[in-house]
Amino acid sequence: MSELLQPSPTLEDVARAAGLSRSTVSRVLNGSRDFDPAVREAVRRAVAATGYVPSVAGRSLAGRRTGMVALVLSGAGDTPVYETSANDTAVGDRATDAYGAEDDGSRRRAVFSDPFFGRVADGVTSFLRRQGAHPILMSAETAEDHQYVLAYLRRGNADGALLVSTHADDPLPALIPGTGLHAVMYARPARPLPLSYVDVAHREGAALAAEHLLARGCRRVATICGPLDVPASRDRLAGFQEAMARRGHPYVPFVAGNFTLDSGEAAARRLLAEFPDVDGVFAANDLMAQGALLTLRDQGRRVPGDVAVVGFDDSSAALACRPMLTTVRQPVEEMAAEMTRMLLDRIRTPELPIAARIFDPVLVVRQSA
Amino acid sequence: MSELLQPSPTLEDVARAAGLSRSTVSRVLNGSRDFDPAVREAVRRAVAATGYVPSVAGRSLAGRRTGMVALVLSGAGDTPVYETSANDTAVGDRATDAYGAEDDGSRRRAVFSDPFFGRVADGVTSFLRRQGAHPILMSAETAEDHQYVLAYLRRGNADGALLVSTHADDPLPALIPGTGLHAVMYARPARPLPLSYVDVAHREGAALAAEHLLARGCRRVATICGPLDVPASRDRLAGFQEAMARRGHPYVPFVAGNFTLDSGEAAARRLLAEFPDVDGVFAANDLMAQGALLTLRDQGRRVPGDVAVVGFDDSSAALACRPMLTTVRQPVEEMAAEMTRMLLDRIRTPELPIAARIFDPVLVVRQSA
DNA sequence: GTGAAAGCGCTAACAT
DNA sequence: ATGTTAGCGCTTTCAC
Repeated sequence: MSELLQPSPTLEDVARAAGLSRSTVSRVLNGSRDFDPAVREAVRRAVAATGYVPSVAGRSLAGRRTGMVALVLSGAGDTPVYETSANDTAVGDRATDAYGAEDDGSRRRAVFSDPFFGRVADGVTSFLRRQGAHPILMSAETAEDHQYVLAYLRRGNADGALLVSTHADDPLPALIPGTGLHAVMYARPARPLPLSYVDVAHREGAALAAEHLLARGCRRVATICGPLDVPASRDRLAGFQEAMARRGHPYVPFVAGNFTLDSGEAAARRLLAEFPDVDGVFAANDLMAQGALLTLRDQGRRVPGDVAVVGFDDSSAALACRPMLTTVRQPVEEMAAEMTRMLLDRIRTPELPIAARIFDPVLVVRQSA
Repeated sequence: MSELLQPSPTLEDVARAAGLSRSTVSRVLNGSRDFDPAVREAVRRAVAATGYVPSVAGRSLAGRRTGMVALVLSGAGDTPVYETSANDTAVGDRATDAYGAEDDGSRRRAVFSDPFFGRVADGVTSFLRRQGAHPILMSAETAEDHQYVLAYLRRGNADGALLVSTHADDPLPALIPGTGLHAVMYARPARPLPLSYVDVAHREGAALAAEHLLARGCRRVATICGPLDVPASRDRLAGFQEAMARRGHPYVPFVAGNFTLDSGEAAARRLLAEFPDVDGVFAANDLMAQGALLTLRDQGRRVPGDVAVVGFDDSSAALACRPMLTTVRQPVEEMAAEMTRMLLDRIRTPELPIAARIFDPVLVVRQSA
């Protein structure tokens, strides 16, 4: 029934086919520039003829590169490390059993479900594949998970990590500096850290929203901001307030949500109760803007006629809104690709300095403002 | 500046610390049951003391297991294979350059962004990690990509593949049987194939929707179905029609969308134009249901008062609807976990037969029906 | 510029 | 039941 897979060709096979030695082929393949064009061509042919694909294992073991990058979704780490029982030896056992283990494994997640994560994965994957590299998906919720990720990297099972924190108080980033491990973060870490990252210019994005609202004639503008312990939230709020102040609106009412649709709805309700005459709202993300839209409709306000609404992110939610959401676009895929490039650069050239790449947001005008 | 990472301990180190041989430690770690408890304990200690983490590379090279599973998002494969130019030697080069390559890389993406994919990734990742295994993210859009994935697996860079097709005419699944490669699909393949898969009972799910609509008093019911070349769409339509027929409604108007919000809006418009008196709509997924809700609101129909609406999937869109969507829940995370389990089982025991696991959907009653 | 040879860390025969 | 040994496929000195 189950056919045996014929062993796939090795470097040795390619070498034989090309009439060269293993090492020569290896060198050519690894991009050592200066080589007899004839040799290069011979190798190229032999590779094509044999259908050679390098063994990640062999390569990892010999060189010190795996061509693998950990794509880590990292949480708060406040879940208690769970009990060590007779047949569960914590890191040791888990690290150890590829496939053998049984484990209660009753931990929770749902992290990847955020459509935002999908966009990051897109950007990362498509960039990596062009480099012949691949992302390993990992989620790190508990403190134990964080240690595991660290050990995994230290062991050289991946060349570096792309970190996406889901909480402001994620402790994982802080564990990286000093280890010699390579990592790049998506978004500036909550506390300053010697780590490279990519981010979007939140303040500028918020300013874009402010100017658009003002330009379309809004005069009583408020904002629904995100949780204030998240740098991005603070920056968007500050950027919005500053831009408004610059235009002669020193006081901007704000109420905080937590980036969910529900919280946006609730925030909008509070806003309308306190400031019934608002005519413009900037929400710190699309989901909250969508929530605000729902509240506005419930209360019989027309959008954008009575109240104009601007969101942030340009996520899929923006298109699911009616009216469709005018929003500040964060170029997630590009940012993810750049983050990946930065990581690979550092892997190739470890002496490269820590860096931050900040992307310009753009205003996407649709119907809501 | 950049600290050197101290080499992480190897099996040898653990063996020394435990006063045992490498192989004994290896065996204990790999779960060979019968062992002197004292030995087991010694190993446990030594692992903990040294902070040992196995090398994926070493293990892969020696055994024939990598502990890696490819999570493949596979598309239509109809994108033309792109040109081979001087510095781009197709599979050969790409397969070859871990990090060296330059590539125009103007290929397509957006596949991971579907929130549905995130749920799959969640289920897969959380199951795998309990087995000490990890998913490698891959997307395969072009025919070249499909070949690459195949070669990658054949090379043993991963132990098997979890296939998620994004198109009905995805040719990748058909390339697996006969290769001896291990793979499990999410959703039944469009054409019958000797491949294991998980799926949800579409007909039963649709029947749930039909019965709910009928039970709440709807008498002029219609459905917005998905593209008819997709098995899931056909099954949902058939299941809905059958259930309605069983209840004395042999004729059920239907109009097809393509699973997008826009298509749902448009479909609902056509439906209302042709059958102005509908009082119940079943949409084959939540996004189309959301679209239908928008159209209904535009046309001044109250939901669920004038028209009741039921969706399918219980995706995040269901909660973003107002009224919130009554829908048929597909247990995606569970299905993904089970798919993973099936794959690991086959990897461990290749003589296991092809199998299909069909999950029961459940009706989630919210406000729209 | 190219080949020969020595491992990288691990598992699986093969001893014992 | 446990130790010894031979590679797995590759990169990288080291010779030439």
